[in-house]
Formats: sequence, structure tokens, C-alpha cells
Amino acid sequence: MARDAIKELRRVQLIEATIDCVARKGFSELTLAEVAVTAKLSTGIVNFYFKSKDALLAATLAHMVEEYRRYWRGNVAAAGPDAADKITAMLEGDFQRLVANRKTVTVWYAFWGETRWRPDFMSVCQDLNREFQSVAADLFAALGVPDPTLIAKGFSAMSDGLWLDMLINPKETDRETARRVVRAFLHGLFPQHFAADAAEASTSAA
Amino acid sequence: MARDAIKELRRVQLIEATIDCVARKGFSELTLAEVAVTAKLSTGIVNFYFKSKDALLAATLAHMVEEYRRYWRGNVAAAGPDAADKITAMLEGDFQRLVANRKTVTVWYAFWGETRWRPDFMSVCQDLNREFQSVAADLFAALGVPDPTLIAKGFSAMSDGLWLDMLINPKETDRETARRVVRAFLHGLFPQHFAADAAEASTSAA
DNA sequence: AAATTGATTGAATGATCATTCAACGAATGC
DNA sequence: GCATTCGTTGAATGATCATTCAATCAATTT
Repeated sequence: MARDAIKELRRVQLIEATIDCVARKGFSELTLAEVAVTAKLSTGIVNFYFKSKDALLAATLAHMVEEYRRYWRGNVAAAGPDAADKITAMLEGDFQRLVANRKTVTVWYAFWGETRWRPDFMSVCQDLNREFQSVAADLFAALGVPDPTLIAKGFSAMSDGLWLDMLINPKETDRETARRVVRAFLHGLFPQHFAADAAEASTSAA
Repeated sequence: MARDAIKELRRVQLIEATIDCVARKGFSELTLAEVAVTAKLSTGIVNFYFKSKDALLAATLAHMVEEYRRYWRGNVAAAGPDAADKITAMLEGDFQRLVANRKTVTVWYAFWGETRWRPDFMSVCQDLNREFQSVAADLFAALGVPDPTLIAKGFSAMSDGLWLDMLINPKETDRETARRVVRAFLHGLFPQHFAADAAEASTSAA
């Protein structure tokens, strides 16, 4: 294999092993030895491809952020022409198995828990959040709702909070329930733009 | 001082030092030596009052949970007779300086980031969340809104998510903004029960 | 195919830290 | 006041781990 292809391959291999290990053991028990074993490589290799453990972690977060960004931007781009459809796509996207699974949510929260003390984590998370909120705000503005910025903030925050609920209380909050929560809010706020969920409509009394 | 009074004093002293240290350095750089110094006690003492580092952390989380529980329960009890007032009290409480300050929110997220791998963290967080959501659901039900459980879940999740936003993006999301976000949702959903914010009304066009 | 450069290994190093414990001091009981 | 029990200290221990590096192996170049 070409040498620069290997270089990229190894980096991804190590990053994915890191995600695995964080999901399995958490941040505080993460060891480079285990990352190496998981990646099926030898002990010293992390420090050949990354300057340090911290650098590996930063690269791992950057990888996750990039993947998530591509994902929701793709969903928005693919969604039907009007703003409400694009907002719906953002919401539905956040509760698809691909991102709202136990492993991924676990790792996101692990990183968020450490963000405060790592400026590089922080800025990358900040950029992602701002971008998501800003796109959402523009879409809500296109619907002509008042205070689109506030609504976008709440919309974005609700997903993050529901992910926490899925983590902490998986029995009572699964993907589908979480999705219905957000839909209930959107439908309640802007019924002319967001239809009631089928499931919701059947339980709703008024 | 009486011996059992000392015992309780030391435990609290160590727990508060732990909160301080977590806020200052984060979970992954927390050392018992630093906790001891912060508490103005000697190195070995943590293992006299707590079985292990893990036990200290569990006790610290339990302490925070208990404090927060007392806080919001007190707010609900003190709030005016009808359900909407009590819900408002829950919301306002979540964005008072006492709990929604940088240090406290930082420490909550640090714990949530580790929760996944510590069953004792998990169950205590789960109980708290369930309790909060269940009280909120009863209050929404008393207002006669459809799907009170879903609404309560979203209401609770929004606070947690906004706390994350305050952490990650403090420039754009402060306590006051976060409070207004939740109020905007409640007012938009149930205008007959929740008045518009003064600030919100002035920027709202429709 | 020899020489050079780059990739990989895994043992060695050194730092950090939770935990233990022997020694000491202060409070309590007699 | 003496003995006992409990609280406290901080140095010693031992485990864990990130990081380094000499040695080896593989690919590329000449």
C-alpha cells in the first residue's frame, strides 16, 4: 500500500479504536495501551501518529464533529424544499439509529464532560453548536415565527437534553420517544407548519 | 467538638473540596492529594473517611443531587397555588445563579460524562430525572394539556441542553437567555397559562 | 540488489497517584 | 490523671501508564 494511504488509514484506525475504548471504559480509564490493542497495533504507535494522548483525543473529537456535521448538513440539503421540511429533517436526523445510538451518545457525553478543561474541545463543539443553531434559526425565520433565534436554541438544546435522558434513563426514553417529544413541541408551537405525529394524535385528548 | 459532629464535618469538607477540584481540573485530572490540600487536610485522610476515590465521587454526586432536589422541591412548594406557577418556578429555578452558574454546571456535566460507567452514578441521576419529570408531568396534566409526559420530558431536557449551551457557548447563551428560551416555548405552546416574557414581547413581531 | 527512508514493535523509563500504615496527638471514659 | 479510643499525619509502597527509543522490518529509490 502507498505510504501516505497507510498514514491516513492508521490515523482513522486509531481514532476509531479510541471511540471504541471511550465507549467501553470511559474517559477516565482510557489507556493508550488499550487503544493500541483495539486497533490491533503495538503499544508505541499512538505516539508515532499523534503527538500525545491529548492530541489523539482532540483528533477523535474533531472526527466525530466532522462526521455529525456532514450528516445533518446532508439531511438538510436532501430535505424537501420548504423550511419546515428541513427543520423536520434536522430533528429526525438527531434521532436516527446512526447517531442516537447508545455508543455514540455515550461518547458525546464523555467528551462534553471533559470539554470545559480542553480549549480545543471547546472551540470545536462551540462551532458545531453555533452552526446548527444558526441554520435552524434561519429556517425558523423563513417560517416567519417570532424569535427564531430563541426557538432555534431551544430546538437544539432539546436534542442534547433528550440524548442525556436516553443515556441515563434508557427504559423510559428511547429514540422514538425522544423524537415524539420534539415533534410534540414543534406541532404545539407551529401547528400550521408541523403536523401532529400519528402516535401523538391517537393519545391526544383535546 | 463532638466526635460525630467532626465526622460529618469532615465528610462535607471533603465533598466540597472534591466539587472544587472537579470544577478546577476536571474528572480526569482529579487527584486525592489535591482534594486533601483543598480541604486543608492531609493526604491519607480521604481513605479514612471514604472507602476509596470512587466512593468519594459517589458521595459527592449524591450530595449534589440531594442539594438540587431540595432546591427545586422547595421552589415548587413555595410557588403560588396553581400548576402553571409551579412549572414556572421549576423553570426559573433552573436558571438562577445558585444552580446555573459556571462552576455548578461544569461539575454536573463532568459527572454526566462519567455516568455511563458507574452504575451508582447512573441510578442516582436516573432517580432525580424521573422525579423531576414526574412532578412536571403531573403539573402539565393539571393544566389539561395533551401528552403531559412528553411535554414534561421536553421541558426537563431543554434545561439540561441549555446548560450545555451555557457551558460551551457562554458568550451567546447566558442564564437569562436560557430562561427566555424555555419561557418562549411554554408561552408559545400554552399561551393561556404562560404569559410572554417582557423582553420577548418587545422583539416579537407577529 | 544495495542503500535509504519510513513504519512498527515492545521493552525500558520515569512520573504520577491511590492506598496503606506506623506513629503521633487529642478527646473521652474511668 | 491514666488508659483507651479515635482522628490525623505524611512518608512509603506498589500499581498503572504515557512516552521514548533502539532494534527490526518493509517499502521505495537509485
